[in-house]
Amino acid sequence: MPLRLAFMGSPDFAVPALAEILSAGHEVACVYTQPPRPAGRGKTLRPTPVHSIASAQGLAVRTPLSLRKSARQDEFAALDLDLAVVVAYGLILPQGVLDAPRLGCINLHGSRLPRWRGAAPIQRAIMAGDTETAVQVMQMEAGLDTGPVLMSETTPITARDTAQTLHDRLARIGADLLPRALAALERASLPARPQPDQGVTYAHKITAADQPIDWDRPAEAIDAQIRGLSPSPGAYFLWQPPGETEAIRIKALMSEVAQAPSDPSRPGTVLDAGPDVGLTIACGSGAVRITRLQRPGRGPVSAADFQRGNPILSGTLLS
RNA sequence: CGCGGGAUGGAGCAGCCCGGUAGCUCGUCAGGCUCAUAACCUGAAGGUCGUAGGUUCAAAUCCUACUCCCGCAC
Repeated sequence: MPLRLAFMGSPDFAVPALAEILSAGHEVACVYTQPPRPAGRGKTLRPTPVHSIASAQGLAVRTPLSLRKSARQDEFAALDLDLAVVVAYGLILPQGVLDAPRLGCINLHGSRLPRWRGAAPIQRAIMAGDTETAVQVMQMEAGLDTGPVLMSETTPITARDTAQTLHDRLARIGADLLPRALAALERASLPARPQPDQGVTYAHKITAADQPIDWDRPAEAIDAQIRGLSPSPGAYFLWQPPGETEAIRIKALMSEVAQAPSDPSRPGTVLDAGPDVGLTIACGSGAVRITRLQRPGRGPVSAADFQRGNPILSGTLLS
C-alpha cells in the first residue's frame, strides 16, 4: 500500500531520500523546501537541490518562509496525509503540523541520537574525533531532534573521512533506510525507542569562527577539524608568500596525523615540506601532514602539486 | 548589477605593470651511472599562452567583448 505523504527537505543530503521514496512507489502529494534565495557568486536566486529535483519530477512544491501561521498549517492539513518525511528541511515544525498526518512526521537525522542533535551533526561528529556515527529515523516531537528512534544504522568514521564522504555515505544509507521504515510504519510494526537522557550534545551550525586553524591545539584535533570542514567551508591557515606583504588564506582540505617531531618546535612551524613529503606542520602536540589544499582563486590541489608552484619552505611559521 | 582572483606543453606555477627568442619545479620518453632505486647525470619530445576582435612593425604581455573555473560575502 503506497502512503500519501509530504516530503520536507532542502539540501543535497535530502535528495537521495526523496528519490528512494519516489521509486518505492509512494505518493508524494507535496514537497516542502526552503524558498529560493540569492546565493553564490552574482547573488542569483537559487532553488534548493530538493526543489530542483522535485520540479523536474513534476511534483507540487511549496516554499513557505515559516509554518507558524495557521493558514500555512491549514494548507498542510488539507493535503490529508498519511505521513510527512522530513530530511534537513530547515524549518521548525509546529505541533499543528506534527499532528496533521495520520502517522505523524518522521525525520532522517545524520547522527546517533541523542548525540549531535541539531544543524551540523556530520561535521561536528568528525570534528569531535568520533569514530562512529549513525543515520537514524525518528518520530518527530516538538523538541529539537528529541523524538523516539525508529530505525538506526551505524557506520564507522575513518581517518580518511571528510564531511563530504561521510555526508554522501550517510545520505545513501538514510535513503535506503526510509523505504523500509515506511513499509514498517504502514504495518505499525516499528518499535519506537525513546532517546537516552545521557549523552546529549548539540551540533551547532558551522560558522566562520570554526574555520581558522589554531596550531596550538593537538594534532588529532586539528586533523579532525580539517576533515570535518572539508571541502566546504574549509579550515584554513594564513601564509605569507615570499616577497608579498600580506598573508593569504590557505584552505586545508585533507590531512592526516603525522609522526611527532623529535625535537619540539613552536606550533605552526613547517617541519617538512616538498613535493614528496607534502606539508608537515607542528601542532600544540604532535604534527599534522596536510595532503590537499587550496589557495584563493585557484582550485584544490594535492600538497605535492601545490609545493611545485607555491613552495612553502621548511621552517616557515604559519598562523 | 555584491567584492575579488584565475585560465601559459601531461600536473602545479612564473613571466604581464615596463610589448621584442616560451621559463621554473615535476612528469613522460631515450641514454648513462648504480648491486639497486621513488636517487643522481645527460639529452629529447611536447605549448593555437581560454575564445573572438582591436591597437602595433611586433601581443602571453596593452584595449574590448565573451566562455569556463575559483576565493570572499550571502
